[in-house]
Amino acid sequence: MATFQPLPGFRDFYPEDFTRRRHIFRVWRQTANAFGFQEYDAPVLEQLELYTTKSGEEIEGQLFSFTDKGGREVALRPEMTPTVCRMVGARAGALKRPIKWFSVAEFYRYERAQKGRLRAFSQFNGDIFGEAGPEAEIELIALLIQCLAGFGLTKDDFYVRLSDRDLWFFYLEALGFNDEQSRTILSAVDRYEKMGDEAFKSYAEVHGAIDAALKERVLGFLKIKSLAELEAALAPFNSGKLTARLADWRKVLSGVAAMGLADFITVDLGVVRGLAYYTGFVFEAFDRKGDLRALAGGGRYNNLVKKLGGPDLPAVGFAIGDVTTGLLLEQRGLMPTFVSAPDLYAVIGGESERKAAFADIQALRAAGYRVEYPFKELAFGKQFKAAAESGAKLALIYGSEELAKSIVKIRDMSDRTEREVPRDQVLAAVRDALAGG
RNA sequence: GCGGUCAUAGCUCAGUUGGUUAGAGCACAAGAUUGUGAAUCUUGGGGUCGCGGGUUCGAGUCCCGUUGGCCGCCCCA
Repeated sequence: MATFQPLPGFRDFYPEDFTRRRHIFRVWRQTANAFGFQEYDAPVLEQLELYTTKSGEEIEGQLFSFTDKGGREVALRPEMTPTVCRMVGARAGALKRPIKWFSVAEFYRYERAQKGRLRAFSQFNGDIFGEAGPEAEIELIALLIQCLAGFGLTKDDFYVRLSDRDLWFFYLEALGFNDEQSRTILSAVDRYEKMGDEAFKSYAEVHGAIDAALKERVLGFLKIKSLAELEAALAPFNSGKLTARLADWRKVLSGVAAMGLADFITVDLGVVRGLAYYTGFVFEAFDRKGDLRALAGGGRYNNLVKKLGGPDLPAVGFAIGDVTTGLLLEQRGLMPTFVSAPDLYAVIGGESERKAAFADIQALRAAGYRVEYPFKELAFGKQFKAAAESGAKLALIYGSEELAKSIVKIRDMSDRTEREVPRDQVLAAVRDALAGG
């Protein structure tokens, strides 16, 4: 029994695990590339203050943070948003707008692990900077959907819930709540799905019992599930802010619909997300069955770049996690089984034949072919068995009989046919044989 | 941070009311088989039964602690 294990919440990636992770990353990268996003990366370790500035001092309890040997307070990154804001902020003046960036990176959070949540996990992060209008949301929501649909997931497997923190604040303001009251109500809205009426308890404690009629209007609002309902709910108000937000909602929903993605998105004002820093649309992706944690989440954060020391730059972004995505793909049978097979397997007679084989093996590998051969001298029968098990398309036979004739025998492993080619034409013959198959 | 539950080979698991040297299948390796393939047979390596303590003549089995996994709560950037 091994004495040493990975730390809690951390994973080893044995080759078969690694191929699954690589598949996820590959789909994400291909999708982001198709959407015209540029990939970046950044240090795993950042100043602790980058995170406390964004999220408050309390966040430190959930970070892998420590003092380095130079006395700096540092933390392993728990998310990408502060980092990308720092990077974009530093060069905002020189970057062509809109700034469309993505990353695939590992993050670390000091939290108790549970289903779909580990202490080390990977995320796809996609962000758009420099676009204040809902065009950025359309682009990102489409990217999010395709980042999941790219695995073969359909509208029956997952969906995106769209909400809006600004709309909530404007609505609550129109109902007569002040800013502080609105914040308390929003945190209740955030929990309402889980807790029901209990969620409003803390509001009563701080601001006194909520007016029953107003509470009904809040509950009615959070249950809104369509644009039509939203329009109806806002009709009685004569507020320029609400009218403008409604126009943005129409733009986002019609844009997504025009891309043929309407079935993937639902209006759901019950989604607020805990974050104080979101400033407009927020969205989350969930599996339809609802037995997994959120697949992805994001929204608009127009104040953050400035808050972290950069220019005033509007921004929208989201992240997809690898853990929940992987669980969903396994659940739906969409995680392919990966076979890793060489192109060629060299069957080698003895030590003297090995020298000749090595020369060709190296030349073939330099040409890009994946070639394997047995390390130790083995009976031919064993070598053919090994060649078959490896999945190689061709076997190259370097026996004494072949080398005496200055030829190599090439055996097609699928139809068991063999042909002889002169030693100096092996590369061309291999190229020819593999091109056809 | 809190609660529940589990822990025997790389994997899936068996192991009787506590009883001698802890087993199987799969996987891995060798041989039967030194010029041609997924079969079969034989054999082998691999375990301080998560770790530590206690009870007992005797603990994989019972008790306590601890570490880790899983599930849930809090939180969820």
